[in-house]
Amino acid sequence: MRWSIALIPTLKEPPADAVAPSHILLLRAGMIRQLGAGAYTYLPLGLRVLHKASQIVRQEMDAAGAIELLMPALQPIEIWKESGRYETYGDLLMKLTLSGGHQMCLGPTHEEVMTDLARDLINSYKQLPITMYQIQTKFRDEPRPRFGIVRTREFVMKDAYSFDADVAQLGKSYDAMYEAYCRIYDRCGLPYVIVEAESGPIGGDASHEFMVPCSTGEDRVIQCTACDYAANQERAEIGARLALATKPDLTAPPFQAVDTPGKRTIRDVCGFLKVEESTSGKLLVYLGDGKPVAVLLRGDHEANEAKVRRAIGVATLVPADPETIQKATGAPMGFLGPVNIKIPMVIDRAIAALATVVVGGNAVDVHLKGVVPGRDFPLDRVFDLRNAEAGDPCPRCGTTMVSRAALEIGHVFKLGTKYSKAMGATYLDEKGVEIPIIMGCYGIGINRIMAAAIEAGHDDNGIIWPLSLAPYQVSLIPLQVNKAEVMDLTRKLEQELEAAGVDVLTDDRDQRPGVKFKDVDLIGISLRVVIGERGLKDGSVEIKWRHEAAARNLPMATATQAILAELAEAKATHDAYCRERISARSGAATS
RNA sequence: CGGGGUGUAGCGCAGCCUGGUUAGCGCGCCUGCCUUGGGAGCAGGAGGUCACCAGUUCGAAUCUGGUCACCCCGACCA
Repeated sequence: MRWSIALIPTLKEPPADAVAPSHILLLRAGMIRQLGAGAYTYLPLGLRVLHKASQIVRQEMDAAGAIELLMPALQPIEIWKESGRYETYGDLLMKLTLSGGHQMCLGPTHEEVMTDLARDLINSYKQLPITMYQIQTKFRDEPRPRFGIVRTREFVMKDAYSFDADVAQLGKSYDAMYEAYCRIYDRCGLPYVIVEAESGPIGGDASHEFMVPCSTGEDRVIQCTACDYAANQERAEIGARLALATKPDLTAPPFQAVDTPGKRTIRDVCGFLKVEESTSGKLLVYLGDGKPVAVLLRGDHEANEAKVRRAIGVATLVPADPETIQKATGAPMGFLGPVNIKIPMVIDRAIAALATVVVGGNAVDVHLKGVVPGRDFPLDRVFDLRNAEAGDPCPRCGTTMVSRAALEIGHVFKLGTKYSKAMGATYLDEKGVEIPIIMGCYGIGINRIMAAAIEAGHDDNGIIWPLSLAPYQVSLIPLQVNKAEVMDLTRKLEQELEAAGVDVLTDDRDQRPGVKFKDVDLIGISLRVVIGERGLKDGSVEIKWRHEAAARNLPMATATQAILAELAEAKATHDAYCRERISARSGAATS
């Protein structure tokens, strides 16, 4: 491709609206243009990256035995009512009414369509297992699109669905996808972390997320600094602290009630009483399956509702309304405490470990000082109930964990029979018994691969694409476009490299060298080849990798071969890296 | 949905408070000269319903009211 006929509208100045590095650089590099909130045009250069990512995903899906199909984005609303997600998916679903009043929606994901297809086409255990996938545009009515192409209302997703006869078969399908995902992200050169995620009905190891740590990430990953434990904050467990006081100090003076007029928040109370928030307690009231239940946490901690739900064994958990709280505890929000509480209470380990705490007095404008856990209220139901934070101990090895912002680029999930049961997708086993098919679903945000690659790979001058994703692998920069010798050599290199299957971008614009260098750095082409009069005098051209600082000279006579050798070596090095990762994984169990 | 901010040329901004020539500046774009290894210089030029609607006024980019859009923080995110 020649720059002069390409459409690459680079910008010198960063657009004011952009905040995230990937957003700024994609705009500046002329790869995307915004149409509206969460809706972007992919300009030719950006589209090439998207295609390269798609192609890697497609190859690895195929290699893992998944088969590609294409489902409609336009879906009848009825199947969403059938699965029950018309209600639960809520406003995120983009609904539209066609002429004649027919209700449809634009698919945010395709479990319903897939299950509908499966109940039609799969009847026998002999057809299982099978995994199908598509690469397609999804639509979600995001309340707040953000960070350029990171969170949009319209995005390209690879979604795969596995169908299995039993849980063991599902495990194999799941592992195959998990491994394929690792290969995909390895090939894309992304520094990803695999974390345990909230897994819903199947529980256990039923869900993993693939995350790329970066400042604009919308999720938080909790990671052990010693072992390989990693989980998203929703899911992360907290190891027990060693040698913490386990017996209450019965000799401590009795607690005393203090007036705390109008002090409702932890910050207000602690500031008023001049105590640390980490020695205070807060009592939250939830409705677990409709019944009030109290949750006691340290004042500076956050409740993890999934952990609470598991601890008390309920299916639904919602914060109680003020009237319910008043009725259940006798006090309004802001003055609740564990002493003489009348409703069932679960207690987080961190507060159970304190010697004394400040808590609400279950009466208006009253708090209690010097309350001793285990003496003044029972410690019979102590669990891990809070969100993990940086500094907490690892649940596996006890080492301190760190917390990092990360961008989710993929998710694998064991669905079980949620959709097959709701929609009647069953098969007949060997004995002729009708059994719901067991499903799994597996998503990859293609646009996010692109965003994550930039978040993880850029410098002051612009994007640094991994070779596998770069819109062009090689740029040819003739410095004197009016000089025949320069252009003759450029054309020769261009022709020979393209004939060898290399993606080449030739900057044939009559621009000053500085402009060309800045532009080609900005758009992040991996290998730069400069053809200039200066070099031609001693028979050489210059090459420079985008990610390296130094340039090197090559003899012009054998330049094509040398450039191909450079590319081949880079590819071989990366392939070796991918193979190493594969063999490292083959030892470790995945799920 | 709550809070905050911004809408003036393709991009970045000034002007608005205190209404009054033809709405400016930098980058980019066009023409010419000159220059040519890290976003050169000079000269000339094109490009604007000042987001939209309504109002106040002799007169509105500027004041008032409304609407819309976009960005940020939060809530939300199978």
